[in-house]
Amino acid sequence: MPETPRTGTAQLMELLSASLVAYYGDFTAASATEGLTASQGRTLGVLRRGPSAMRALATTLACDASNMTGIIDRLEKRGLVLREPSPTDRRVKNVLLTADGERTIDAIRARMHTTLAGLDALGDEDRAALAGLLERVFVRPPAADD
Amino acid sequence: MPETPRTGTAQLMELLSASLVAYYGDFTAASATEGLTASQGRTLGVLRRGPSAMRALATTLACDASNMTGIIDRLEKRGLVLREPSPTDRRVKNVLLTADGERTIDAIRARMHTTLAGLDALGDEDRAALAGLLERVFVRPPAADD
DNA sequence: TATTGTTATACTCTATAACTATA
DNA sequence: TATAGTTATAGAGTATAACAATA
Repeated sequence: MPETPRTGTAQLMELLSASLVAYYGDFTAASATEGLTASQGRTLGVLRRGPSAMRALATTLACDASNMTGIIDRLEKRGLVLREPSPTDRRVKNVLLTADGERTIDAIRARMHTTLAGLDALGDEDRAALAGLLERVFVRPPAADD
Repeated sequence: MPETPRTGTAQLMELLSASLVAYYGDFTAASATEGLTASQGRTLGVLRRGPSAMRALATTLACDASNMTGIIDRLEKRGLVLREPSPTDRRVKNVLLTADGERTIDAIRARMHTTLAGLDALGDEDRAALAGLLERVFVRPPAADD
């Protein structure tokens, strides 16, 4: 066994895969009860943290910018989001949640019964540990230069 | 503040949402390098754990059974999966990964650089802790009766 | 009767390429 | 010249409804 064997990475990736499938399925079903697709629900989830330009939204969701036009069109038609021109760059449009959009994404999360039951099984200490680990693995700031 | 305030659930759901977006984006990009869509990649990921009937596959992926026909059709046409008749129930078809399909899903996971870098930042103890927590939250056996 | 897998249909998602307006 | 957002297009994903074969 030379150097660091990196033991457990394959198992961890397998576990993350299973976790994603479980979470994503729960999320998709919860979004459907609000009449939304999973992509529309994910978009609301990103916007829950604050307004975002169309381009930044596409980057965050890892999809092409041209997709966002249609997704935001449908969400806007239902009154869940708004497009506002940027005050500093006339090319840019900022997207933000309406009060109804905020209510909707909160309702979706409240209906994720499988995930909520899983979290329920954790004590306060384990919940804090999970939060810390997720933050370190997935929410790290983007590398300064790469 | 009556009873258990359930403090932190909203924050945990927010963190899980951000983690899903990060993981799913990484997974989608890695699948694309193999010429596969995210849904095709997820299907391979589920089958990595073992063969599955069409119906069970749809249930696991939380999509309608009619979707699986098209997804498996395309994966089969590329030689990544196989359909086999069940020996015990002539209505059922079991889907399994070919050697090429197994190689492909492993290659996709090996190309998830953002996620792998995040896991890399964890020590052995933290990796074990994360694995345990994910298992408790997402991989619990389905409730016996609900 | 109920269940498995499939087909037909309509809508949504998705990437590619080309375009307009602005920087 | 480069970037933000949109449009057009074609292929893939998605749920609904209906169907044949089997249990």
